[in-house]
Amino acid sequence: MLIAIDNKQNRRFRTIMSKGLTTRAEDYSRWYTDVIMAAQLADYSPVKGCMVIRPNGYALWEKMQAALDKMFKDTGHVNAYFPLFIPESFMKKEAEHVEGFAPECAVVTHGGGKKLEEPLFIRPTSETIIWSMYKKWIQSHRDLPILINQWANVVRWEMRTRLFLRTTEFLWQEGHTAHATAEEAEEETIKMMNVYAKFAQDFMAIPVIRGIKTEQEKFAGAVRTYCIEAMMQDKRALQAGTSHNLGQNFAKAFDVTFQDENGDLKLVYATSWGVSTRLIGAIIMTHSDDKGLVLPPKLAPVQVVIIPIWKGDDQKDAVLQKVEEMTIQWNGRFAFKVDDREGYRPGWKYNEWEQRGVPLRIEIGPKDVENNQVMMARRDNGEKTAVPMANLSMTVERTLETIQNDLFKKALAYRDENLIEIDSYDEFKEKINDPGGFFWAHWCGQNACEDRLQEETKATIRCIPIDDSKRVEEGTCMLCGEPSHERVIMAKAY
RNA sequence: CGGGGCGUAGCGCAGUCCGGUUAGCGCGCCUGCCUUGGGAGCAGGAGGCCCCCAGUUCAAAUCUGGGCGCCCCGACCA
Repeated sequence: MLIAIDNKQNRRFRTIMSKGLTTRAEDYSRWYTDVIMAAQLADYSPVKGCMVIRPNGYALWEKMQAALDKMFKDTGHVNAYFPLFIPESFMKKEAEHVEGFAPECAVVTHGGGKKLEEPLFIRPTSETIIWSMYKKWIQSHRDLPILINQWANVVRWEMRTRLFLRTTEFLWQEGHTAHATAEEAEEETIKMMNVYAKFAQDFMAIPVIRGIKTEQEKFAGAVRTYCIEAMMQDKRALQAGTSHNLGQNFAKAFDVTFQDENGDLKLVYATSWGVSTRLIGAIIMTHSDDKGLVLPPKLAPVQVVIIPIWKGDDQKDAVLQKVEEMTIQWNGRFAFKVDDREGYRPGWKYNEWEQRGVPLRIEIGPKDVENNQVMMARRDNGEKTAVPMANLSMTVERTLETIQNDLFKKALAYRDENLIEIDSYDEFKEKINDPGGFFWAHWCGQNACEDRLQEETKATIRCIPIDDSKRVEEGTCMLCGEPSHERVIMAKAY
């Protein structure tokens, strides 16, 4: 007992308060929280299950938003904003949707000191209110397609929450589109899944598997749900984005029809798609290490931090002068910060910026000024090299690109190492816990086997892959032995 | 909702079993000096409804009863 307490005490003592964080090996989930706290990305709020996104975290989100928003605009979408409150009756119009969301909704019953005639749901997602409006806006095929996105907060009353990964309130974007044909809606659904995959790989440097959700895992109210799945460092899966083909379900529920070229009245086809601040959790768990956060350069709010080093005022002036000259052409090229705070020693600053995930650090002291060079340290692999002052901007730019690419390669290699084919259920039951990972396995397509899988192993079918991870081949269901025509991805998920 | 852990300074904790000085320790914070190439040092200082309520007692952080909250692990979920 005493020993246990001592250990705990020592560990905490040794961690945030003094030097390093809890390591991944020690306690992965505590490490995750420590990284967030040390990088000051977020903090717990007074309200259970909610979090405050601090400036460092919000700056990251803004970078993500900017990149995604551009991708949405480039694919023809426009932004709009729909209200937070949804009439209860709306929520109840689509049967599966109600069933899926009712248990996790927050409901406002009072306003202005009086009981409301009709309770207002706080949106867990906006399909219903949006389709109530689309009904007003759509009459003719000429009104289609509608390609609207909104950046918003939503509330889902989760039983168990974790910073960024699952909080009661979270920020996201939700695209809601309306189309004349099923083909067009399907095309849109896949297109947006691909946008997400591209964003994940090119910006977040996270490799993802694109796939289709099983009937049980799909969105409540969708005909078909596409997703991107990423592997975290603990080898668990994280659903990083979803894109739903809603078919005519919401058009039916809200009676949204249009007249086609022939004057026939037809139901509209719908899609919806979203990614959330959960992606910040994905970035943390994919790239960060025991020293703290590691950010991909393309999304890092501060890409380069410059640490001037000096002894005495003369040196200080000379070094800062050099820094000034050096960075004068950097404005608008990359995001940098000069940390010339007094009273903190260089080593202290190195650690602080490492915890915050800044991709590149440049140290410049009297010796460097003399030699017309700087020291450059990469956050991702710790490499520290002397770099000539000449063409420094170019070197920095290239190094940032290299880091971005290396992060992706490293994550991809890790993912692939831990993505294995498996045929024996007994073997699976062992390996899902140790070493863990993503497993390609045959599945017959029946709910019963899927349920059994989850009950017995806590793993779920993450998706039926449709990209390079697709494995079409004849086989037998790992669980029941019935015929299967392709493999699915099974893993434990967040 | 079940299981576990915990509420004492900004953070991490000791003290609680066995009631009794002015409630401590580390880190952080403030002031000054000195320093600055991987989390320096010295000196001084500020900071506490000991989660809340009730009870027992001459006396409660400590005992009793009740409540609240948080974290972790499970069942549900992006």
